Amino acid sequence: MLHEDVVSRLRHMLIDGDIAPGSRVPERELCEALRISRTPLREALKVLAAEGLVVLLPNRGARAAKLTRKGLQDLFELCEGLEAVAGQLACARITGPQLESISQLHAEMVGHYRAGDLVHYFRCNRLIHEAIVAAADNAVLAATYESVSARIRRARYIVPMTADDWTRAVREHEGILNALLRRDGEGLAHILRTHLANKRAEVETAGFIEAEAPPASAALRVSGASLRRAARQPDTSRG
Amino acid sequence: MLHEDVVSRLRHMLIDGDIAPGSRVPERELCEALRISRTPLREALKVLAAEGLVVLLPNRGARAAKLTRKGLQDLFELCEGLEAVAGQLACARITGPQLESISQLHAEMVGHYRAGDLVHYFRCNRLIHEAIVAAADNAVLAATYESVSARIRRARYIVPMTADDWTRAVREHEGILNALLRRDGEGLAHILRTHLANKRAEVETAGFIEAEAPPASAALRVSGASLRRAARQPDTSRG
DNA sequence: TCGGGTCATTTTGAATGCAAAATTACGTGA
DNA sequence: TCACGTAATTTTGCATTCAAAATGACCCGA
Repeated sequence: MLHEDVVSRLRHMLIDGDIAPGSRVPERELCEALRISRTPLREALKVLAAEGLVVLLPNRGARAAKLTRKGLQDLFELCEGLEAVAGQLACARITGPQLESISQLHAEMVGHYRAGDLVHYFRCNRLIHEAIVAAADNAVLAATYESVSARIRRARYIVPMTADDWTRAVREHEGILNALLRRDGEGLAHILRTHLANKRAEVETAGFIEAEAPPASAALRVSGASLRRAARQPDTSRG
Repeated sequence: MLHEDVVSRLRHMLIDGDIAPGSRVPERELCEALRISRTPLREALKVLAAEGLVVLLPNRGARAAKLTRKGLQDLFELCEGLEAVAGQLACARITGPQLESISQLHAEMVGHYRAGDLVHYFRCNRLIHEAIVAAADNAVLAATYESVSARIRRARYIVPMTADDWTRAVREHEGILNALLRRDGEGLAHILRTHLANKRAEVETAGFIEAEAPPASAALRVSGASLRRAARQPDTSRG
């Protein structure tokens, strides 16, 4: 188990909610589940704390970060900015194959929309946004986007949409694809911004907020069995 | 020596160039200089690697990250986007006292410009940009900006300017202050973007690039004495 | 002198051990 | 029964230790 794997594994356990937001990160359990000692685990926790996924309380261990309404808003605002920048750069730099690939993803996504397949729709949706960021050809931007978007992923890609929301989102994606094809950086930046701002409004409306996890609540305490289950899951979310 | 202090101390040694870009990070020396064992130092290095300030080579230790031309460009592009977002949000959220404080900083900065005091000019300049980000009232944005701007700080605030560059920069700052006073988010975002893009052009022109540090070069290897000197320096760059 | 190979030394990555702090459990008195 | 103080237990943070890998020193033959 390489160091980077430990960070990645834990990151996804946190993003996927295998470790409940606000709950303690059980060092001992995780060491056993991941078959590593405390040293590499603690190094990973420090890294994840820097990413904002966990909070470290001095002498009182780590807790899975809990998104407040304000925190979620902050992340969405930043993400809007990042996607806008990415869109602008992507229009200037996107290659033929990349454009081709995004067009295909778009068509596929529309298919899932028509079929009412929300899960696969969201997957294509996410891949399109990530492909635009990749097309911007900016490593720091991509890394920052990855980190920020991961933290709002559950809100963004899980909160239920009304039929109208969904229709509007697909229409916006038509605009995104068109702007890319026209290499209209300003236009794309604007659409991406609006697109995500709309999603943010949906999330706000739905009142998405992390569940509370009182310090000693047995109900929300992470079970060893569930951690071992989560630890077995490979890193599936990328690509 | 608290964990966060170790990270902060190392971060500034890297940003200030006390550890030459591309050179090995001497674990042993630093442990002695900071009076800590390898465990907390290695935790700090992992965090700094996540921030992009050092690169970790498996089984071959850590090296201070070296900015390539492309890497620097990427950082500037991202920073432009971050400042633009910050400016837009700041216009909507800035408080009276914050605006007052920025006005004062601006006046002070113009004074330093008139006096030809580049060092204090740069300091005010940086504080203004940081104040705008702070006024955006977005914690993740602020943290991201802090990280990104730190990495381009030396390029941004040290590269020599021509007299014309300087004059133009001051004029742009007049525009920044005016946009803030008018609460013109779009306008401010645009000026901030242009302002930083101009700086990027200056840096490109000056050909700022990190010095090479060949693996076994004694000339560029960090000396124990200089590390101990750097380690004594407190964290002075913030505020 | 130079190239290649072997062995000693150093450095890295991770596990273990230990002291300090925090948490929990328990007992006492009201 | 409940509040409070004390002791046992657990958890945390760091130092130390140990095996594996990499680095460098040395030697030999051409």
